[in-house]
Amino acid sequence: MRKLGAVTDEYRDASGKRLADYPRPSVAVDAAVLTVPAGGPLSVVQVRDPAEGDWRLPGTFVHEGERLADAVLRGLRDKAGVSGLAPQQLHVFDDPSRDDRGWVLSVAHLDVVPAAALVLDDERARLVPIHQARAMAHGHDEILDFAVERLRAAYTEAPDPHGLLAEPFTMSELRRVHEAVRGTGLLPDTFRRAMLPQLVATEAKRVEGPGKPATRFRRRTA
Amino acid sequence: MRKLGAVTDEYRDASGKRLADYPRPSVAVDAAVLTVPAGGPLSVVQVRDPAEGDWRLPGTFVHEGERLADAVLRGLRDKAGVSGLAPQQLHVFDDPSRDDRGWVLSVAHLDVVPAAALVLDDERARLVPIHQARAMAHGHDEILDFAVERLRAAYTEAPDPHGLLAEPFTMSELRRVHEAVRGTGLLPDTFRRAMLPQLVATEAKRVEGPGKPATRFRRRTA
DNA sequence: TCAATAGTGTCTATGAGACACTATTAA
DNA sequence: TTAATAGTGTCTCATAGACACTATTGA
Repeated sequence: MRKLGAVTDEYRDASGKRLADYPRPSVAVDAAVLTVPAGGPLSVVQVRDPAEGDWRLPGTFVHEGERLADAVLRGLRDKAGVSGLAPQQLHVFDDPSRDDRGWVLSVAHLDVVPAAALVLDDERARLVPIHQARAMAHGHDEILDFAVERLRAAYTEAPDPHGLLAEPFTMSELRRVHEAVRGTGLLPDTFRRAMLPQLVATEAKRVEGPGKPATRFRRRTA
Repeated sequence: MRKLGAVTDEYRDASGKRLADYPRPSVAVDAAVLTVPAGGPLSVVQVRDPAEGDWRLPGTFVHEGERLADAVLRGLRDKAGVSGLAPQQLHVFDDPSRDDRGWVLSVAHLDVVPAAALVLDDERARLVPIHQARAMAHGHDEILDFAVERLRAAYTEAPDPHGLLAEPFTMSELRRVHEAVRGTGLLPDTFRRAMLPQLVATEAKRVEGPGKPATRFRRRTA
């Protein structure tokens, strides 16, 4: 049984060269880990670069035979103390002069993590609102732009598709998360009507301070 | 001046290893080149694999310091005699056991080429309707699915965003291209009303056989 | 009672879909 | 005139947006 991910010696191409004879790029993964803290704005995880001292997105080089998503999760764990969830690919940045360490392809990822599940190592990592996370090195601003755009697209149709909120939740809680992701306000009645068909009401009500008790909902699993 | 794309010897990471000391994957690019022949269905370029003899999507390995899109264009030229245009990235396929030649990342691309500009080497390449291009090896069916989905999304809003049709064109010609991309029919009046604001009429009319002369349009450059 | 939050009724403007109609040409 | 294609008028239905209203609680 061949070791997965190993480069075999048997294969030769039309010109008789082995796969291993060709130059190969280093492949990095960089991740924008996004979350919405309770009542807060859309925020991203940054790590401090040990050499430069500035803040940027966490990333790492892919190990032999490793899946890209696994490399992302390993990088988050090692560099930020964060347990990531389900990284999704955004784009490959392939400018040969992008990284002054050499020929590096960087595969940008988005990972969305509920604030409740987001524990990070304060020594090396921090959580900042996306608007305060600009001017990062290595084109990381662009990765963040990709990630925010992708996330906003996902949150225009479905109720909390990435599970930022623990179920069951009230309509107001849901709306506030969507407002944080979008960065703008939403009309309560229009939002409610758009989301209701995709939710199921539970028996539980939230009773907290004054005001009519709010129905708690779960996402409809269709 | 450092050679672009070269791996420098100076950089060392936290454990003192050089970038070049880490194992690196081979990186391939595979492309779904889509077009709509005059009056025909949405079609894709396939090449015959020299070793296996079966038909698949054209692809190649990335050369040192080369942009991914340039690698795609080179691969199309060398393997199919096709002059590609503007490859756009779709997805990175990273299953370590995906390619039995070793550890290979494959970056899937979409390139849309007008049928009029598509010349291919009949010895090695062919153009087939997308529904007859299935059961390809190396997961190329999945790449084709990604490409078709991306193309269809682009053609739901804008008139011929990839320029499959030479300007100026009549509304019927435009609609037939959109129908070919979508794979289903479109109501002429609804389609016309959706596209008109994004087009500018020219003075030229098409007079060809019976029927009212058709206005020729150009895409509005806004 | 009041303040606060949840939830509904309903009007309006917009636009997709559908169908019937008019317009202009070649043969 | 007829066949063929281009293009328009207009009705209907669904829906987003907006605003006002009712509902249910704690203090």
